Amino acid sequence: MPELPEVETVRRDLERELADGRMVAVWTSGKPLRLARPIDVAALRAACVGARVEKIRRRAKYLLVDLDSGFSVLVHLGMSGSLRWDAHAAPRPRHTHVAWRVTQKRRADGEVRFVDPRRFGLVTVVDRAHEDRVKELKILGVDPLEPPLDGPGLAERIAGSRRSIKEVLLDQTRVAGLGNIYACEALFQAKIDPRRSAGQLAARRLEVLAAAIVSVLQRGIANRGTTLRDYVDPAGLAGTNQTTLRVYGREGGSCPRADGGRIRRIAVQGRATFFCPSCQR
DNA sequence: ACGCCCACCTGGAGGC
DNA sequence: TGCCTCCAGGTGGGCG
Repeated sequence: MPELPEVETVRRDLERELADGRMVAVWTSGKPLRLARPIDVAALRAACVGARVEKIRRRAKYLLVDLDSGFSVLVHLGMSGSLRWDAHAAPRPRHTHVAWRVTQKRRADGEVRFVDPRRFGLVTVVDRAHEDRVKELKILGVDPLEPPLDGPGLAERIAGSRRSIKEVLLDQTRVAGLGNIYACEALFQAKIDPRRSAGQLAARRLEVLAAAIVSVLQRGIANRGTTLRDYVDPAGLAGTNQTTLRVYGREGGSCPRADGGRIRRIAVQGRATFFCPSCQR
């Protein structure tokens, strides 16, 4: 589900809601998350209980909730995860796996809920003094928005790759934040065939692609994310970016460029890939 | 080191 | 109605 724009939407909303918040209790479901690993409840409680939320940062598709205990909670939403913010007394949604009760000076108690039906997500504690050692973070490639990716920046990350450009865009160790939807959309906008060998793309084409990546991600954020199945923001509301998608999920449809092409669906590295064979070369 | 396959999990959609 | 198969926005382990 969530790619960079969805995660950034969650970051902004949650940071606003949690301003001045203090965590007073942590509950977990006991079910394992990513790699069938159980959540370390003791570490989570030690880091969170009594701690004030300072800010929330995003690194690619990861969120870091910075606490004044010196620790951060590292969260990844996987395929089906969401972070909700609700009244403390409101019933927890099905598939809630972590809940943080939060007190604030000027409002009633609230609760942050990590909800993840498929349990591909991640919730773990990070010591900020050693954040650079966190393996999930240290393998990440360049963030395409901070600062906005350009042609040379993209070329540097692609250098030497003999894989297809679509595979490289999904490789978080190169460019970190794109997922299947935005990769397809960026390649359409840049008129590049997803099967093209990444290392053989000319500098001018990479410049166009870098601009397309920035553009589709910024539009995604402006539209508060893409909701195809179950992505929702902390208030439980869907995004609207799905109405702007030009190829993703539109197989058989005619190309929005009205060039006579029909959107095709193929598999690239086992993932559904949508493109127009007429204008994407 | 790199590239590829697949498992991890639940639920929704479509076919029969 | 029910049962079965396939598919999904991500990631990392393990293989050759």
